[in-house]
Amino acid sequence: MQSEIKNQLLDSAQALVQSKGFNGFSYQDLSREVGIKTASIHYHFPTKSDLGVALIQRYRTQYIDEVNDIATRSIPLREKLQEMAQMYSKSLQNEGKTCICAAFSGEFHSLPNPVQDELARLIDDGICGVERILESGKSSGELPLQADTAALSQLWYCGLQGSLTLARASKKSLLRDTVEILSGLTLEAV
Amino acid sequence: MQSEIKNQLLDSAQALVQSKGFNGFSYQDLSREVGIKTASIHYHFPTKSDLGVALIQRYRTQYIDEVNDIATRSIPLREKLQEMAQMYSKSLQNEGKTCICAAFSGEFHSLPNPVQDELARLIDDGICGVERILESGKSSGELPLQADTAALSQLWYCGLQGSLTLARASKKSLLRDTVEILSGLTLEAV
DNA sequence: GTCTATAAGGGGATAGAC
DNA sequence: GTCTATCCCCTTATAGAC
Repeated sequence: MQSEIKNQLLDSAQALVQSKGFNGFSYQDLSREVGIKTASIHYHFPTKSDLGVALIQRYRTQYIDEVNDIATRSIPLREKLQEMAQMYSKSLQNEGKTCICAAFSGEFHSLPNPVQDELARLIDDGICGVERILESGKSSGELPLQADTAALSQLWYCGLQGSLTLARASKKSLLRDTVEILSGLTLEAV
Repeated sequence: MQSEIKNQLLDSAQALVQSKGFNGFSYQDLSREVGIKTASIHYHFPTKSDLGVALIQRYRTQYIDEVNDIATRSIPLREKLQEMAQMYSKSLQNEGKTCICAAFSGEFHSLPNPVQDELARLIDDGICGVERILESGKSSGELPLQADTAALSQLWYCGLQGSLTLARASKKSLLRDTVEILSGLTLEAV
């Protein structure tokens, strides 16, 4: 377990990344939100790179848990996909936040190397998570055994990240529409 | 027409946004690349917001021209889609640059309002561009008339933006794989 | 663990000479 | 149009007291 302050700092930092990107906030913003001086933040996260790495690590383990939970539930595949999509639409509705994955990725070449490496793991696990859900549809007979779940999970993940991120600037329905057509393609036409 | 220096500044700024994001570069970076002092840059673009707006405007008109050119060419729909996809893979191969659309979108809530507004137009035109290509496939009989090109073009655009952006951190094949499965779904299963 | 104080540099932006 | 000089604030980060 981690200290309470450390979690509060990660909570604030995560919300700020989802809203403004990694280069779009400072230790001063965290200071205001958490109520602790910037110098004290450096005690918990010596550099901003350390903060970024910790942020992605925590996010990744939470994501894996949530998706595994969905994949093993006793509900139809269509509902599993809807639940996964809801993780994203909740984020969008919550002050137009995108996934930290897309936020970090857009600024990729400005990120410290350790953050870049951690981001790569997040994306890989993100795609694997979708694949696990799709594979559960094979076990249940809802998807044909020859369905290319590897390719489909990539399309799902990129489509979700893209539509969630672009929806903030464009029309909000972008995410919903994308989920709908992906569900149709996955469940009917494979 | 614009002055040569102004175009050079936009070229450099565009490359920097595609690589590091809008908050990931400064007038000092532009100064180094173009060989002109930062104070002189403010003559051409008084504020960074002005620069961002001009950047997106130029990018948008270029994109529209390119896509219209592809849509009206006398080649099969499959090849049109491949040409469009190549605009993105060229960018990825060129030092891992993403589309300015995804780069700006990831930092959305840190952007000046005029830039946010211009970004919305870029995304709308981006999706419309794909739709124009798909519609040309209806005219030629390569797509059934009842195909939902509105939904398909959204999926294409979000999938392209997402896979291009994530490919920089994850495996490079993400973009290629996404294009392949989208082409298959578009041309076979509709 | 948190604070004050401070360093050292970068950020966008402006005034005014040339 | 471009320059030098400068402003003022923000940024990450450290030293050392409490």
